[in-house]
Amino acid sequence: MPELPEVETVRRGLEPVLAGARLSRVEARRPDLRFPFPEGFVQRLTGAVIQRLDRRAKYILAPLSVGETLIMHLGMTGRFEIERPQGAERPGEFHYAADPDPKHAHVLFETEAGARVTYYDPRRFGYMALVETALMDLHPWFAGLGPEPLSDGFDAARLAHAFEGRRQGPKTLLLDQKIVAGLGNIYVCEALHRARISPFRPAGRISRPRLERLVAAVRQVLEEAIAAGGSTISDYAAADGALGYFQHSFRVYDRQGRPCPNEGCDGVIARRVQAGRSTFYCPKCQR
DNA sequence: CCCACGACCTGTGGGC
DNA sequence: TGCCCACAGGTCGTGG
Repeated sequence: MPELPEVETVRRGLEPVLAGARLSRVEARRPDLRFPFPEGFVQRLTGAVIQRLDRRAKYILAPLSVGETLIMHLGMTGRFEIERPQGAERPGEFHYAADPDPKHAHVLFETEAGARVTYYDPRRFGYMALVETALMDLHPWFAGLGPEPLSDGFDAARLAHAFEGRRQGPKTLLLDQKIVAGLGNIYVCEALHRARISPFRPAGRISRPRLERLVAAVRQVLEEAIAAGGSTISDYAAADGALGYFQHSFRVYDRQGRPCPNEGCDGVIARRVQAGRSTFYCPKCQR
């Protein structure tokens, strides 16, 4: 589900509930997600105050008052849900609705203010970790991560350098988080189509003006998607339950057999497996 | 170093 | 209705 726009939407949804909140109770209902939870995960979180919520690439980061940062990755199917307690309570005693999906509710965070945030993840490709905040940049998940595509650090010069001499297509390389951080299958397909660049052209042989176009297209599609609250395919939703609607603006993703929407193009969208993943593109106008 | 591919895990949708 | 296969938003490790 989640690429940069979805993760950013989730972050924004969680922010009002978690930023500045003290965790009064934490529950991990199984020993692992994709990886085992760190040693003492629940104890280390309980009582800590989340200072802010940040995002880097597809990670949501919660720096804590205790000098550690809670790192969360949603994998393919990770999702957060926020609940407010129901009915009247006595101080310190909250009642919530029953889990809508007990089978996949893996982690629960309760705040002192009485909100409950539940992490769901049917496929368990997501993961969480606690890392010393001062050492975050050295952590293998973050060291070597490419620039944020919406930052100034992402530009044609940088892309040209990363693409230099590479025979793989830009499709594959843009999915590499070391080259640019936060793109996934959907937005790479969409950006290449907007830039009218073939996903298969050897990346090292893409001209500089085309790379400029590509950078602009990546920024544009991500900004539009964030503004739309991300894309909802099957079950993605923001933490407040809102559905994204960028999927209605897809020009190529999951649209094989439909006409190319590019101005003046009468091509038909195709699907081809590239490096094990579906690539959607217009064979006519993407060169 | 570069690249392709399978693995991880569960659910869903389409075809028959 | 039911079964089986293909495929799914992401990484990571292996092997050529």
